[in-house]
Amino acid sequence: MDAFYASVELLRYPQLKGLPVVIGGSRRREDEALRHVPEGGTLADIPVETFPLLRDYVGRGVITTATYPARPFGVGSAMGLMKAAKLCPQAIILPVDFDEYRRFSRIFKKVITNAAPVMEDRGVDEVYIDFTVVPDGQLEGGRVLARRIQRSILEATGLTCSIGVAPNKLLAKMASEFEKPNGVSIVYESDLETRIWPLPCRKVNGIGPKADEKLQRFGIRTIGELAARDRSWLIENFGKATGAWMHEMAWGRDERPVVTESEPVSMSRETTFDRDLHAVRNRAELGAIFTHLCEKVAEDLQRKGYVGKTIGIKLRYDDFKIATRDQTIEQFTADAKTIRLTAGRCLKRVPLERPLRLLGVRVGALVKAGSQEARMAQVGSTARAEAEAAMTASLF
DNA sequence: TCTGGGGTCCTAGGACCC
DNA sequence: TCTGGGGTCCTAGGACCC
Repeated sequence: MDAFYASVELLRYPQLKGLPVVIGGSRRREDEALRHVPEGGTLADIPVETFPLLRDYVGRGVITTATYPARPFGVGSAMGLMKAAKLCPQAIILPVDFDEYRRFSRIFKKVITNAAPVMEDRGVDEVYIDFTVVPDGQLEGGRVLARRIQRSILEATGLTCSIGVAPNKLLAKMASEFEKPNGVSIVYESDLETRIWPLPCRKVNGIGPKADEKLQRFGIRTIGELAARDRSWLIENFGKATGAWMHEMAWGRDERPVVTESEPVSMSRETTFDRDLHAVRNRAELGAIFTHLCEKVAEDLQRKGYVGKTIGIKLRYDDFKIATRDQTIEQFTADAKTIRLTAGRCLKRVPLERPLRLLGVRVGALVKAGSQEARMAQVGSTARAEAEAAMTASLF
């Protein structure tokens, strides 16, 4: 989806179309005070002048999305809001509203599965579609179906998206960025040399800042330069798995299937404080936040029907270093009290001298609530061993 | 001017078991 | 007294993605 969060906001506030707008930070009381709907009007009637500006922003947070008119100023995803305010003070800033983005996410994904059922969810604004066997999927290299999907999404949501069509996920992902926004780009295997090799390695899904830096140290800047290296050289310098993957990727090869179903592995809640907090000096405040995070994770687990048995915490210190601790317990749980107790024990094992800027709680090793695994663990470990033995015996 | 929140996967060492 | 190979699970950290 194109500038997804910002585009959803523009559906509510069409008066902001064409203006630099950034989405980021959390909901602030000032926002509510500034923007009130005129008598007998709608959100669309709120005067542009009453929207909060980036120049007035104080506090922590990053940009999640910037509209296209904001981007020439150099602001974009993951940039700190205070820095963005220097680059584009006149931009309008809106707080994130995940519930609304998730609502539109469900709608556009439904439109897609109606047209092409083999869809892999890649987060709130992105999917892979396998339309190998969809009727008309091969017409004009896929362009006909891609345009049809774009039209259906636009009709259902008012939002635009960009689609990359290619023989595999690796190339499709790169192709999807070629014609943003509202574009369709088709990449054939024969386009490798001309359209993929000139791209910087960083464009590959899976090459992040660290890997890119290491590649650059070897003088490798483009995918083509990567493809020119021997497979054995890559394995020597990047390890067996990564080296082999790099070689395959540079030659445009990717056999990963489009995965339509998956189970969650973990669920977590974390929060960055308005100001750094100290474990001793701000004990009460931290304790309340900690308990609240545990309750939210428990709620999430219960709402979605999962239980887990690895409970963990995450801290981010004022120097931005991260520490995690976790503990695996005997029984699967989705209970706030149990999570709080176990997370509390984790907290006792981590250094608490430095001020903290973030606290998080995580529950992992998830299984479906009421599943065989969850039930077996619930009868206790000795009984579980017996139950397992009984199950093994029953196989024969 | 400091840098969100929610995830996945990988690695590596150690405990423990056969 | 010194010495095997597996294998699984747990834990901590880190890279990366949306």
